[in-house]
Amino acid sequence: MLPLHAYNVYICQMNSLIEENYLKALFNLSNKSGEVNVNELSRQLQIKMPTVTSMMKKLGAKKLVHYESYKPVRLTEKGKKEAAVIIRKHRLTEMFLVQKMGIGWEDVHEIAEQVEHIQSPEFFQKMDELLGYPKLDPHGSPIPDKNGKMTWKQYRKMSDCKVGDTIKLVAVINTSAEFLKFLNSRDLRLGLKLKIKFVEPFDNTITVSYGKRQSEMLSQTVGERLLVEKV
Amino acid sequence: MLPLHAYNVYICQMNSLIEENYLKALFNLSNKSGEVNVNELSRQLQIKMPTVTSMMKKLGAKKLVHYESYKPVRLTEKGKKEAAVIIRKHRLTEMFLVQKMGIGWEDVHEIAEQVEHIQSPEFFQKMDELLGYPKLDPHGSPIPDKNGKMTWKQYRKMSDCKVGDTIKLVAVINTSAEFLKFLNSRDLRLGLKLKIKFVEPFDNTITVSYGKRQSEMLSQTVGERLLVEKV
DNA sequence: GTAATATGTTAGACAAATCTAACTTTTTTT
DNA sequence: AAAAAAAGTTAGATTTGTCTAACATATTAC
Repeated sequence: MLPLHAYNVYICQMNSLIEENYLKALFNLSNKSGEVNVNELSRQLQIKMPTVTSMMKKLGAKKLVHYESYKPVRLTEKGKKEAAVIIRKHRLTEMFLVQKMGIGWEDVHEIAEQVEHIQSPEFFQKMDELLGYPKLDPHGSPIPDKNGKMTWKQYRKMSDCKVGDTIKLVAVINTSAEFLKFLNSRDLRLGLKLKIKFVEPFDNTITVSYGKRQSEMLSQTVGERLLVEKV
Repeated sequence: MLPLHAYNVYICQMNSLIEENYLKALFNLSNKSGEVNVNELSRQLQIKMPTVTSMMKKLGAKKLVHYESYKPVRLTEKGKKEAAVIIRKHRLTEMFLVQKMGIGWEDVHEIAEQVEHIQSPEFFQKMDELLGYPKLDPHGSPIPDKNGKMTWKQYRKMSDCKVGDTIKLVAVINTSAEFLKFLNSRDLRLGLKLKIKFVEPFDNTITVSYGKRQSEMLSQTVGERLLVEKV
């Protein structure tokens, strides 16, 4: 067998891979003031706290986070930018997988989780082009621009709506395959218009109507994970 | 900022990543009898020999290679299959990048080198489907099927052709960006028909005609990297 | 057939990312 | 305000993949 492709330099981007996962988690966990507790981060990444502490020191030394003992961590501007680039790659990928490859929105997260670490500006540039420069990913989350800027509409949770409201489904919180499959099973997708028919006072179960479904019941758990805007 | 995508399990396929690079290199370097020297492997991967030796022991323990001290290494059937799957993913990706994303054949190798490690049968299944189950990658190398089987035509090097031969360019050996850019600059692409006009006996420079070019000179180095079939 | 060279292995060190156990600081409860 | 709980850190061990230096075996050259 001829050794085609003998020119095969081994590129290892493992340094980034791990660092990138920390940065992304920090970005996603940041509250309004940008703070993240080591404990939360540890839970999110499923990495024990001492390991996280030591990594925070390392990221601190690289000026990617502000770190002081016993205080919550904050991404620096540099760190925020790097994190946003990764999230941009993740969300562009999700959009590409759904729109251009026909993969279901319940399956794209896991794939994007891997693709987001690919180092190739050209690759993501092409995705962006082919998609027509989308602003939102398939779950309604905003795609940061190349500088890491991201405009965020403050949507309302369906569980905060009142009887009689007519609303449009614009985003989902929690992109677990199970939850998205549940939404599929009820024909619930982004852009759908619904009307709140009834809210059970006891457990906040919401009864809604939409499309051909005149009376569908959604638990509070579901209602809290659906973001909507008034029509 | 709302923590959308809070469900974000960190998947680390680093074990595979490194192992996969060894397997791929072993596959690509295998000669007719399937043997690879530790030294070659070391050169290919740019990893020092002792490291390679110890990895061969590890792969041996996992029944991915046959390893005996001071002897060349051979992939086991299991190892060959795993390697072929990675090469399949690599080549499918290259084809996808060229055909569906409009990326130049000189740029796809580096991206595919990263994408090939993605763990998602669905992702590669979709690529295959969208491409119409291609048998060859953009450089003319065969894409192994899902079981790792790969049919290989034994092509001839352009440098072995004689004056008067009419040939078709079917594959390139060496997929370095520099070489492919050189081919681009001469309008040399797969499928192109050429005629051998003259071979300089002194240095084996080949003069060919094709398309609008009546007399293009190609060095032996180039001729050895172009695989052709007689028309 | 021995010497020289190339190839391959062993031993031991090192860096990175992880862990557990023990300790410290901060926050919450009462 | 003291005790209890939660959060965070330190110290030290472990694993993995890498390295260098030194040694062993094969191959090639003469």
